Amino acid sequence: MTEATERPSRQVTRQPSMADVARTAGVSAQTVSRALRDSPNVTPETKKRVLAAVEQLGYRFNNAARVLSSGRSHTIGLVLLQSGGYYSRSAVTAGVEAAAGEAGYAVSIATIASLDTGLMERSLSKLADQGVEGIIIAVPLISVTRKMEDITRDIPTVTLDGSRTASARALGIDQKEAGRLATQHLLDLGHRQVWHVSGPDEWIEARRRREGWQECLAAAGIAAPPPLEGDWSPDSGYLQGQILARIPDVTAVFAASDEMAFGLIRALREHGRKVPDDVSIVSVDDIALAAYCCPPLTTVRQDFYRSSAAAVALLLTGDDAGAAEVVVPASLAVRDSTAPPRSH
Amino acid sequence: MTEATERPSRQVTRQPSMADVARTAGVSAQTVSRALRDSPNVTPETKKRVLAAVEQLGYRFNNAARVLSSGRSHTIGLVLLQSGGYYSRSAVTAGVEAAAGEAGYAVSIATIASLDTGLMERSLSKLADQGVEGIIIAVPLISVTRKMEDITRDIPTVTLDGSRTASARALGIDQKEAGRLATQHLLDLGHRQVWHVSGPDEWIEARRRREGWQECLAAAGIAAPPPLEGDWSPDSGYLQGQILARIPDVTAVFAASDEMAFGLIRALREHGRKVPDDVSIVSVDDIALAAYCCPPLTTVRQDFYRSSAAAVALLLTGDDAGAAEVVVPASLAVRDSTAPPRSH
DNA sequence: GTTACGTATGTCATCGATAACATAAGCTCA
DNA sequence: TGAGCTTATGTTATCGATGACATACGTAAC
Repeated sequence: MTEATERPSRQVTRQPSMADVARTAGVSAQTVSRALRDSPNVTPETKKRVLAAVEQLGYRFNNAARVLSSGRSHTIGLVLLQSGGYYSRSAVTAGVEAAAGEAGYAVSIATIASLDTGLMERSLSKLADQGVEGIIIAVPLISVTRKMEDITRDIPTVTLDGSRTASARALGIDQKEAGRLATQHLLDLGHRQVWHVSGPDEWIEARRRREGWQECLAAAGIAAPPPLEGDWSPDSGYLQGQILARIPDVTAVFAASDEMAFGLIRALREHGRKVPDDVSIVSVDDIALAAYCCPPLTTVRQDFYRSSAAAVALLLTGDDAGAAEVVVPASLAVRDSTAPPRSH
Repeated sequence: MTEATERPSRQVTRQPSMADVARTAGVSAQTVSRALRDSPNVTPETKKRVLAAVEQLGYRFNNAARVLSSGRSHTIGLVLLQSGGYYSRSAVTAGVEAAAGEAGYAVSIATIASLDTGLMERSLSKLADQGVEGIIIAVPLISVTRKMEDITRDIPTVTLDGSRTASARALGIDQKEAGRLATQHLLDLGHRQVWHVSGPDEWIEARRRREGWQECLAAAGIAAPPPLEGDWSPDSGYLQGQILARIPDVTAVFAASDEMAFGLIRALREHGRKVPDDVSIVSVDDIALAAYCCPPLTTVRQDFYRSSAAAVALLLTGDDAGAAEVVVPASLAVRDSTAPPRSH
């Protein structure tokens, strides 16, 4: 009968609060607070009593109250695009969450359905309303509005492979290098021309990879053919492949994603063009299935997990206040979808 | 010079609060609160003044304060497993987030690195500490601890294709039916025996699919061969394929995931067994690349997005208090990896 | 013409933890 | 031994929005 029975009719059994713990442990609420946050000036004895009381009452601290009084939410926001490579989205989410969790931060996600500035504004508002202490924008590209800048003015922001606002720092995998690596590999094999199936033009990754391809060709004194545009999906790769298959002197293609390469290869084969005998293919991503394509794909590997973790670090440490542009390198995995051109 | 200059040295420029808005609009804070929440009893005129003041000051409401005073966080938690099919994880995240957003809820995610009850307890604690109003557990299977039940006692929980605690409701795609569909398709083609490469035994999806396979064979009066166990990855499919390829009378295999089917097919081909001429393959998932496998995969389609959205609905409406087990059906997509057995 | 009620708005206490300040005890050293 | 410091703990005000209750005004009804 340690319970006070003088409460007439509290309809809902309230969660125990710090005051309840304090009463049970016979100390003040402040001492409980200190004990639970490992403040230096608490007797081990007192701390033990507090912890026992916590255990006994099943106390959980109230996050809202903590946030309100301390002004810190210990939460960061993550903005993602719903469409487009689910592989990278998944890896980014995992990477951000792991790195944030490591640092004691929770992650609140906001997915936007399409590359629309209005949606983006609303997502940022939502996150800002939640009191996030930082935002990671993993959205490929979007024109930045004044309203967006208003919202993110007071909140540190890091952009992961996308556009950047005045206040945001950017970080990403070196996509131009990825395009260069892929193209150079094909040139090194002896190909005289490299075609390109790109991602959607509004994706900055797509643009950068295209630039890398163009620059690499230019450096070799080759005039780049017009790029064909896909939407990252295998279906779009198949579509563009049906065009490329009809152009006789195509011997090498750089596809901007593994998935498009899968479609591309099928289209080529259906038109009697063998990979890599007749046409060599290099793509980007190195998804798990890349090694199980027919033939296994030569592809540029991207470490999304690592770059996302780096984004969190950049956001939280915030050392590099000067709008730094950090870059994570990409590397080439050579398999069987590339070969020297047939001698003619 | 509308700014009051009488503040001597406020080091940090504080975010405007409701009181500030009230002062600017010439009303009370409570009226501001009502105006912003579309309470019925506010004059359009007053509301306009309030909104103007909000705009002018760039006011954003403080979520922590709102949560603290109203006791509602409007946030739900999502627990995911970091390893295993990134496709489903991505689809689940998107589905949950979309459905939750629709209902005005934010989503806080917690990823656990492995199927470990300790990690699970910590994740649930983290979410509970954040004050989530509901939790969706999208983790395949884990033995439920007393501590976990303690944590989730006061929080509604829905399990998505995983284990369930006493208090949790479960919902998922009908995995047993998926296994049955796949197996029956092979039997219908005339195969006399169907082998199975399953997912990891600790995944409930894997178990259910295996059960569907077993029951279907049993119904046809066939003794099921021992199942081979993979880990969902194409690599593991390749490994098990090397075993199956050495067994001469294997003519039909049910693989528990598309990715494993990719590996399996490669292994079979490397041993001179053609798909579907010598061996038919059916798998589960219908990922975007399934149609671009060589040959295109016959597979059981799963709508993760839909089932996750349903989970949110179940969690939020909470109609079905009686520990319901809701099930979303699966369907078969027939392509070219299956054929009648070679007549001998 | 007073009673009764509905509508618009204001006042005050409250949610739970914490920062800032206050106090009490114990210890050191001149 | 008492000034001065350190350490452990208590007290009080505060964060910002909201629920409950209070008030003021208008209008309809008897």
